[in-house]
Order: sequence, then structure tokens, then C-alpha cells
Amino acid sequence: MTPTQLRAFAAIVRHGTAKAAADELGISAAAISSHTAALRKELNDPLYHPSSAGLAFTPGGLRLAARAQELLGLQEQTRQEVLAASRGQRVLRLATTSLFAEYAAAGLLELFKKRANDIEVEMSVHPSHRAAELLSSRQADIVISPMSPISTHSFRSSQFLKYELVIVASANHPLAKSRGDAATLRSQTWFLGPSAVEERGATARLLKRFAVPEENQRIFQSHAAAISEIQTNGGIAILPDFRTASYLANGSLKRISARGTTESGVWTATSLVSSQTTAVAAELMRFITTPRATRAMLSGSGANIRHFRPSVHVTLWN
Amino acid sequence: MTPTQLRAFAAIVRHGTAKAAADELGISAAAISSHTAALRKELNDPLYHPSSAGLAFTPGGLRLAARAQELLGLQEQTRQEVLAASRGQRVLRLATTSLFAEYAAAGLLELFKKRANDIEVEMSVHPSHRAAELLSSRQADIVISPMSPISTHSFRSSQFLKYELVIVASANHPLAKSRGDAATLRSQTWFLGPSAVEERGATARLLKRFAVPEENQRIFQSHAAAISEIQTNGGIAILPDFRTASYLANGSLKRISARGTTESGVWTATSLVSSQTTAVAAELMRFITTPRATRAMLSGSGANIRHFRPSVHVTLWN
DNA sequence: TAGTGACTTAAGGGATGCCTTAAATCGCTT
DNA sequence: AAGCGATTTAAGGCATCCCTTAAGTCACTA
Repeated sequence: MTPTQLRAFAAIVRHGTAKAAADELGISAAAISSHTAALRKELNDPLYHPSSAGLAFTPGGLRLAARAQELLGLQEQTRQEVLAASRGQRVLRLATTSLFAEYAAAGLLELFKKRANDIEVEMSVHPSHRAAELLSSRQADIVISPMSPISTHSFRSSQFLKYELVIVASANHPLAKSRGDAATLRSQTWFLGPSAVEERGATARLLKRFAVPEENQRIFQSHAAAISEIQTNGGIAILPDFRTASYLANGSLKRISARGTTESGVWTATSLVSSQTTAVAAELMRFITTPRATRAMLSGSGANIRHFRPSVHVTLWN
Repeated sequence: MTPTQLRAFAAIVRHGTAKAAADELGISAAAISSHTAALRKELNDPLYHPSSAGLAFTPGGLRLAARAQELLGLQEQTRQEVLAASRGQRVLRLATTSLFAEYAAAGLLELFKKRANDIEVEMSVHPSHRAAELLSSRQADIVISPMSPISTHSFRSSQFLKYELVIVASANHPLAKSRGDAATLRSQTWFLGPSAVEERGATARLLKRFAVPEENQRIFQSHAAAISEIQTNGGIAILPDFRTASYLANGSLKRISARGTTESGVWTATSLVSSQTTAVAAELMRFITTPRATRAMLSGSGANIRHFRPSVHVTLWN
């Protein structure tokens, strides 16, 4: 599966005929065919065959078509990023869990970017068990997740923010008035964000503690969407305590406080030791524990439109 | 930049020394070094140099390290996907704009999956101007975006859902009582979702119509987060009409109806002509126009936890 | 100062990649 | 049935890749 082979296959897909692909690439039709043959052999799939209405692709061929384009694009992007880096462009790659990404990251990063205007920040969301792997393979400069600090000869951690997950319901929910017991909570519909998919972490502990059956769990693409849903559909949701204040103040949500309805966590930032990491990462590791940073995370309010660029967001149903 | 070269570099990064990488791959240290030399020449960057504390990577080297891992992972994933496809695993790749992904996709896809249980759906968010490119390069089987239907010899479109964007504010917002004029609206803080970043589309038209200055626009990672923000912080937000009912009913939001405060759009599904697309894609193209599908999109309520698997979500600040 | 360990460079051989031309195969059309 | 266009296979030449061994460079240390 060499780049040349993928380029040939991608051209076939784009044009719909092998001959047109050969013309585009400036090579003979036989060369195209030999690239196809190599891919067929390696992947053990015919990929496509001629038919009356142009080429007919096999399911495997269609999968390869999609990924081939992606692989070539990523390779080109890599080339450009390395070039940009050598020209002095500074990049910070941040990997976080979904809860931090949604509730605390924006405020932190907006403030951090003000201090050094030429930094580009790339944030991605991962399950927390990948933290060590992401750091040691250098796919991320800093990992933020709710775990106990690692301190080995290669990693450096600092805890910077405690939070509590609490259970909330809309103001007119029956449970908002009476103290609920575990059985009542279990029987509610729980409206959850992506953090519920993680097997470990504070959200998972809450769900396990109440043994919430799967059919009572509804997952949304963001925690905010889940919260918005309970305001109109009943049911209960989970929210970090530092984001409850404004809801409680204006009366749109009520906190449900039965036994065991809170679960605390500590967000921890981890990077490689300073000799192995970038200057920007070391700077954020220092900055993240300052009172200003804490305030920004707790209050955080969106991003400037010039700064924010959402990128590919993939969600799978299977 | 061959796969072998990338594998060698990734191993160097993981182990921190070239010798350990050579041992892992079962080749000589010289072979590792020659791979490095090839990458150095192609990318015109030294990538790393020895130092007293192990290898010291250049900024370009760190960028390459991250992407190398990603490229190799994507290649391996491609191999497995082609294999799975040949075993009969069916996949639907859906590309949508951010508004549809957030407000209508979940309901549609949950229902669609019930009809055929072995389908895997992969949804990604893209700016709408990439629609044609995504289809013809086969990166997506179906594109859903608010555009006028394309009908050429290679594409097939159908409009399936009209919607209107309306402007909302919290119930206690001053504008909720008096009819606001354009100048008043312009001076508000607008809390927006990712759709505000698109240069065309209904959201952009609204922002342009009122000439909202950039400093009054705050962008959030999801539309739901923006809506949640106006309930406590004042300001106004944009919402599709079919999602306003429950907010208006329980009084948490008020619609602001001055001149020009609505903007309508039609979501359109586009795929390649049926001879060029997959059976699953053709099925969704038919299904999406049925009344059941419409109802599911309008009401949509989260996903079953077994079905939902969020994947990498990348956001950039720059 | 010599030794040691780690990385790099040089040279060479075997394998593979990539392209060409020529011939074969296949489906469709006249 | 013959012709035609498109794809595939076969054979061969040239370049590149990938690994080896051997030798060179450099920093650190005994």
C-alpha cells in the first residue's frame, strides 16, 4: 500500500475509469492496472470490475477509496506542518476527556492564547486510558484527564482543578422536591453526554453506583445537549458543580441530593518531563495551576470567532 | 515518506533512542539512520539530534512524530476496513453540516439503524462547500447540507426538510418584551454554535443581515452550549424553529420577532447516482423523505448507549 | 588520553517499485 | 461475426528502497 498505489486508485475513483486516471497522472493504462493489481493482492479484494455503467466498485473498494484520499491528504498535511514548524510556527497539541473539553477547555485556552498570540492549539478528545500512550508516542503534548498523577522518570503531572459531579433535574421534576432513594434514581431516564461511554471515571462510577440499566441511558453528542433535554423532557442529568450555579440561581435546574449523588474528581495535566517536551507545553503546565487559569476554566464563556475553528468531528453508530 | 520510514521514526520517538528502535524492528542501527536521513532530506528538517538527555527533537520532528503514528494507524485501519467490507460488514458514511449533525441526525440515524441492524454509520461534520468533492472522491456516501439540489449526470439530490432559524433570548431578557430593531440586535452578544464559522448558509446570512460585529460573536463547541449560555448570561442565540417548541412551552426561552429575524433553509441529501453508490446509501436516500424519518428528525432524542461511540473530535484555536 | 557508546555516513547487494511496450481478454456494438 | 474500446497480463529495463557490514564522528568518561 504505497502512496503511489493509493494515488492511482484515488484517481480511478475520481474519474470513474482507469484510462482517465492514467491520463491525469501522465502514465500508461498498464501502469495504473499494475498498481491496482498490487493493491488487490495485498488487500485480497478485487476492489472493482468493469461493468456496463463504468466501473463497479466492491464494498472493499469503496472503503479503500475513502481512506486512500484521507491517507494522501494526511501525508500532505504532515509535510506542510513540518515545514511550518521549521519556520517557527508553534503548536500545542492537547488531548482531554470529553467533560473537560466541553466545560473547562475553552476558557483556559482563550486566556492562554492571549499570552502568546502566535500559538496554534489543537485539542482532541480521547478516552482517559490512552493518556500514557498519547504522550509517549508524542501524539499529544499535554493530556488532561481525571486521574491520579503519574510521576515516573518520563512523565510529569500536576493536579489543578477539583470538581464534583452532581445530579440535576428540571425545576418541575417530581424528584426536585422530595429526596429520592436509589431505586427511584435508577428508574429515571438519565440524559448523558459522551463521558458516559467511558468505562472508568466519575460518570461511570455514578452510573455503576446506582446500577442504571442501559435502557434508561440516553446519550447525546454533547453534555450541553443532554442538559437541555432534561429541561423539557424530564429525566435527570449529570453536571459538574461549578457549572450548576447559574442554573440553580435562575431556577431552571434543581440539584438532586440523595445519598451518593455526588462524585468527585480531580483534573490532572500530564506531560513528558520538561527536557522532552516543547516550550509551549511547559508554559501551559505552569500556567494551568495559576489562579487566573482556574478562574477562566470555572467561568469560561466561548471563544472569539477569529480563534475558533472546529474540525472534523466523527461520531459512530454501530 | 514511505511507511517503512515512518515506522522507523515512530519507533525512535517511542523509545527515545535510535538503537532501541532498531532492536524493536529487528534491523541494524544503520538502517534506522538511513531512514531518518531520507526523511530529513525530503522534509528538509534535521528532525532530531543527540543530546546529553537522550535525543532532542526539533519542532518539525515533533510534528512528524505525531502524524507518523496517525498515518500508520490509518493505514492499518484501512486494511481492516477493507477486510471487514469483504466479509459483508456494511458501512454508511454520512457527511453533514454542524447544525444538522446536532439537531436532526441522531433521531434519523437511530431509526434508520433499527431497520437494518448490522449497519455501521460514520458521521462527520464538514463545511457545506465541500459537498461535491466529498461525494466524488467517495469520502462520503451521502452529504446532507442546506443547499439547492444538484442534478447532474453523476449526482442525485432530494430536499427532505425545511427549517427556519429563529432568534431567541432568555425569558427575562429585555428584548423578550419589546420588539427590538436591527441596531439593538446588532449590539447584543450573540452566542453561536459551530455553524457561525461557515461563510455561507442560513446562520451566516443572519449575521450578515444584522452586520453583527465580530466582537459581539461568541462561539461555542456546540449549539446546545450556546443556547445554555444565554439562559444565564443574557444575549441572544439562533435555534432551528422545530427545536423551539419545548423551550417556549416551559417559558425558558422567548423568541425575538423583529423584522428579518428568521432565515429559512432546506436540508438536502445528495449522493452519487444509484448505479455508483452503495445499497445502504440508496436506502437512506429513500428513507429520509418518509414521514417517519421526518418525525424522528424533528423530535430526535439521543442515542442508545450501545449504539453511540463518539470518536476523535478536534477543535483548533489559531 | 584512550576508551566507550551512540549516531551517521559510505558502499554494495538483493529485492521491490514503477514505468514502458506488446499481447491477451472481455464486453459491447455495428 | 467482426470490430472496437477498455482493462488486464506479461516481460523487461531502470531507479529506488531496504538492509547489511565497515568505517567515521562526536560526546562523555575512566
